[in-house]
Amino acid sequence: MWLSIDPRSSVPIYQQIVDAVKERVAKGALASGARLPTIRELAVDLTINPNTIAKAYQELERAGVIEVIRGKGTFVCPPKPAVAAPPQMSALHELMTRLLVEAHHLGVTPEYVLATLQDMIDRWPAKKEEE
Amino acid sequence: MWLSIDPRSSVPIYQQIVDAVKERVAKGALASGARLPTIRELAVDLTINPNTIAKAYQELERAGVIEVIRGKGTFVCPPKPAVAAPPQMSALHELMTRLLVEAHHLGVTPEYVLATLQDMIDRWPAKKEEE
Amino acid sequence: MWLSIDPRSSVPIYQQIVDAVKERVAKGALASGARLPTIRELAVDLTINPNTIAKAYQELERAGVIEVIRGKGTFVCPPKPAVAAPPQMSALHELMTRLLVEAHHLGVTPEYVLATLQDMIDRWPAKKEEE
Amino acid sequence: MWLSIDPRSSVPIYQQIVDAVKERVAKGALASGARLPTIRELAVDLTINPNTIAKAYQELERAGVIEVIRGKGTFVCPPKPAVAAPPQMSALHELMTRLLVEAHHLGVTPEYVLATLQDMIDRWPAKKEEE
DNA sequence: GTGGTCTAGACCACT
DNA sequence: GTGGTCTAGACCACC
Repeated sequence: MWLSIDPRSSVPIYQQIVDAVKERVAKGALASGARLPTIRELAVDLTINPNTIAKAYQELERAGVIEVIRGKGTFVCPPKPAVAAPPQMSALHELMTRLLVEAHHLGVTPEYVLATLQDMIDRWPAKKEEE
Repeated sequence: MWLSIDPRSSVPIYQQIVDAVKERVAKGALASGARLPTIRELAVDLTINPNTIAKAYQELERAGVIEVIRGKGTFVCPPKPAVAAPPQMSALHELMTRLLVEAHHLGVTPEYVLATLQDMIDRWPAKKEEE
Repeated sequence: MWLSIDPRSSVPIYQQIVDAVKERVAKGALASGARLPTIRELAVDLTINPNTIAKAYQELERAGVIEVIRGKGTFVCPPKPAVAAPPQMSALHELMTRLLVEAHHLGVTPEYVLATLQDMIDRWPAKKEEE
Repeated sequence: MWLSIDPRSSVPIYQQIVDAVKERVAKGALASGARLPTIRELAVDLTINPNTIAKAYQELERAGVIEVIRGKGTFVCPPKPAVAAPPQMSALHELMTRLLVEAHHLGVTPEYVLATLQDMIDRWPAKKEEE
């Protein structure tokens, strides 16, 4: 099985696929140039309607994560050297704020969050020397 | 005006209210025991349907952030005791993963994320000695 | 009838809708803040599947031409003062090249193209004093 | 290499070939009577399926840009006599409208479009006295 | 009532 | 065989 989907989740299935692919790419499990499964293949694997997969793939293409080559399939894009634009940086900033707010309401100290994040980075699967 | 809402955002209005209240509480702008505005008051302030406010308050009560005392109003709950063990940590873990994944696709290094988060914690409005 | 669609055209129906709305906005026929017909309304008007209309509307929202306010409908966005970024400018440049190339193969001189374009601008419906 | 093709582009490969040939002809890089490469030659050059090249050549022949002489090869047609009347002008008209509409949504003034187009004409590679 | 999501199944363009 | 488009009809979240 290629990735796991929870059809009962409130987050849309196509969004779950987008997030999962983004995560695998970020972690290096899907290297640049790697071929993704066909829409129909994945639809059969996940027992999900092909249209839903197609929507996820289009979203990923729009995000610049994958690219479609007609008649050949879809592939992971090479990483962009582009520096983040201001509007996108604010999205990151917002995620960080949410992280600290949620931590507070779960009774977790900021220090613990910081330490856990550091640990997560250290264990990040992507080998640094290849980036 | 008590808090600002963007009706054009894709995130539901009731969710925006939930997030905003949680953030104010986490930052200490809403201290424990503080009284929140009435549903009707807030509905008038934000020119929003009272049902939407009610839904947000219910969500906040379920999250243990506020409590409703019949006939008196709604108040901010006392803070939970700090926890270092991972009871509900999976939600936090997921947020952290998303943070790093998004950063990767924006061309931002983990080190930068870590430094920015540290900075954000240092500037956090809530006084540390009180937690 | 709100706009006309040619189901036999090779250009996708949803794209025809996108182009038509963009054109009406550019010409001032759809002023900033104006309300667009409901997806269902337009679907009935054009005897087209609602999903197709929805796709067109989403595309327009992504392009920053319209915005959706939940439960209320879709509206024309205020014009953005943003200056064009380089990648988008090259798209314009490409359109101009195509214009001159097509003109050449139709036996039309560049001078005639220029004059016709000037004339088209003079007759442009949007009143200039309002921009 | 004769012309460059981007297999990742959303515009079909055969269409890219058509556009590229038309552009080279319009700019004078391919003079009237010039011989185009064989389908097989071009297919090898571009590492593209010969069927795709054939489709492009058919399209170009239908457009009156090139002509196939059996056993000899394919050649660029002589230019059409200049026309000032609007026989097939509707296509041009449509392109111009799209140009102005896109410019509007990119925040570019019609005056800028006009000036840029004028400049593009001045720099056009084909020698004017020969047309 | 609004748009957003998903399914099922069909047809087409491109390679 | 690949993805892209469209239809028909259903359910849900939000306001």
